[in-house]
Amino acid sequence: MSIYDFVQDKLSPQPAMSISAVERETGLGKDTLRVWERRYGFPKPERDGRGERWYPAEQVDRLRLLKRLIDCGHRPGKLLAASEEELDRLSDGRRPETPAGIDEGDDVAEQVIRQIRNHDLPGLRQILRQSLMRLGIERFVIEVAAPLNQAVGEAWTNGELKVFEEHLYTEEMKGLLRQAIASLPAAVNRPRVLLTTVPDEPHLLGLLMVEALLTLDGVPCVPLGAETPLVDIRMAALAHHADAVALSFSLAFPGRRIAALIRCLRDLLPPQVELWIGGAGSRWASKVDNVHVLPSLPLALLAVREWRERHAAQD
Amino acid sequence: MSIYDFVQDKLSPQPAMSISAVERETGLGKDTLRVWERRYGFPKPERDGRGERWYPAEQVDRLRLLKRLIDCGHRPGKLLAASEEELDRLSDGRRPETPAGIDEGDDVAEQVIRQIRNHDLPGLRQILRQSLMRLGIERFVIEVAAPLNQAVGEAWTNGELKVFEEHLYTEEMKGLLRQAIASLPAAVNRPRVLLTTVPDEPHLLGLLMVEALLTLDGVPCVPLGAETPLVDIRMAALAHHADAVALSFSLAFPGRRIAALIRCLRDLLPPQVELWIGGAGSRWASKVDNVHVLPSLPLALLAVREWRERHAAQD
DNA sequence: ATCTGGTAATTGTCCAGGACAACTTGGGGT
DNA sequence: ACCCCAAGTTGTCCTGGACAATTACCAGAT
Repeated sequence: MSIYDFVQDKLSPQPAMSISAVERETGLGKDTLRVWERRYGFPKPERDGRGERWYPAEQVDRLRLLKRLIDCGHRPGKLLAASEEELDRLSDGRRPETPAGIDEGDDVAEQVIRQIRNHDLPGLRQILRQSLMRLGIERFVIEVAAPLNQAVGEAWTNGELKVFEEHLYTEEMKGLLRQAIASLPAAVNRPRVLLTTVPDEPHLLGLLMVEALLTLDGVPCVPLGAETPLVDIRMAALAHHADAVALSFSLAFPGRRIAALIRCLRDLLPPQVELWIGGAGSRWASKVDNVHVLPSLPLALLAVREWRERHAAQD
Repeated sequence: MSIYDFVQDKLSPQPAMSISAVERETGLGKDTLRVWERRYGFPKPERDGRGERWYPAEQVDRLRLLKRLIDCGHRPGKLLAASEEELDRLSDGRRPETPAGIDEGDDVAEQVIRQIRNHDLPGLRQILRQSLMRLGIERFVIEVAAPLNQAVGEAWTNGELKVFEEHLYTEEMKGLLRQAIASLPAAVNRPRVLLTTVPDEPHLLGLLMVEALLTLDGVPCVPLGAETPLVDIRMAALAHHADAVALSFSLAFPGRRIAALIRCLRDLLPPQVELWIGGAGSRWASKVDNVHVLPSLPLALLAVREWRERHAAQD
């Protein structure tokens, strides 16, 4: 790895990155990058004196786009053939373009995105806090946080928000949700729910929203943070006598892996421990048996209610 | 990747992992694992029917240990020869061994680790909260959180704590610190400090501790969360008119990369923006010019004071 | 003794190109 | 409609060679 691996090579007119940097930047493995080059002729990086690949920034941008489309379900073979049609498919959900005057924004999401763009952290903080106070936790989570999340995610993939802007929003929202959760009384009624994500899934926001709703409903939550190895999820569920394990999959998580992962975890957990899957990636989970798929937040509350009815009847 | 990649092979008596899993688990790259096998004869994984490597759990444990020692400055070539002397070197900072009766534990750290081991989340929560209330934020962060962090980290690398137990602690401490930060009034006096970590460094706890101390000192903080790309750190620093950028490196981050990364970021940032480096990995940063290395938490406060004196004199 | 410069060993990452299992697609046949 | 099998796709693994960057070592000069 060169000293300047993390940044564009300043001497060449076009910025370029090493294969490691591209892997980190796009999430595509080194092997995948090489095999794409061999098979499809793209990407076609420059080579330096010793034959090592240097990817121009424009190819890296395209790789990022391809990765996103693949994560959305498109096949690599198709995507790596076309050139301009891709931009078409991309632009599907994208072109609203906020035509100059965005001042009808009584919508909180719109206000928030404007504050993010203005880099006004105190303003952002104030709007979110106000909204939380006015609506209460449940309505805030369902009516504001969830759609806002989606809007920010879309704006990010469309390039309308920079990475650091998205980071700032995420951090702020996480803080706010944690604060809201901490303000609630300790819950004691079953079911006891363990919340986490699988390895390679660092996105925690969705899980925090669920935790807020569950805690509000008197459900004791055991938050394990992100990226817990499956065997540890099993051990944690046993150690904490969990009645259910809730996982969240973001849109960015490679959909193809989800079903296998869940099946695997389902086998690891005792049968009486339920498995709840939420988040944008949950649609890939519907093929698995004995798993509760909860694509939207209110369904988590429903799952709790069902569990309680079932177990009230039994005892 | 096999379906059961994420979990031990249930048929073999000893649990085992694929090379991807070992990479994720130990932080050693696939190439490194293969070249060690070729050169030093360790690790020596089993092979399945199609010649793919399956690493027994004990070898993975040893790899984890080796990784930690290498990160501490030992050379791979030496480590991969000895067998029992390693345990000696390891045991240096380890052997207290809590001899059966641990009931003198008026030390919070000891109590906390006991609660983690007992999987008593309410108890853990209560102890931490009580301690925070009694000591106040500043003393809590410096006298409890920091040493506790180190103790938990060591217990984890020594195998005394499971991954999920460490996750639970980390999550709880993050929540508590965020709550403490949120309880403080909004700060407005410069310097304005931007806090984040570089890509591949997901550990946020140290940064949260700094944020708590800084906010307490009236420093407005811009928390970007973890793993912000270097170019985005630059953009964020410009957009938010930051006076300093604070980075944190955990012990787990590959030390060799640190100096190059920091030099690179130093070049990207405007000269008047200071660069503060903290955390266990900060000792690798001391070679770089124009960078403030802050190996312990109180030094962050000192850096603020110095900045203010310098700029009070100027204006 | 301490510094200095240059040679030698160490070490992580890269490359090529072959192989293959898991998955998807796309027809027939019932 | 449904199911099932063949053909195509696709990511990941393998081997073994190469090399630049870093570190250790040692002799000679100060």
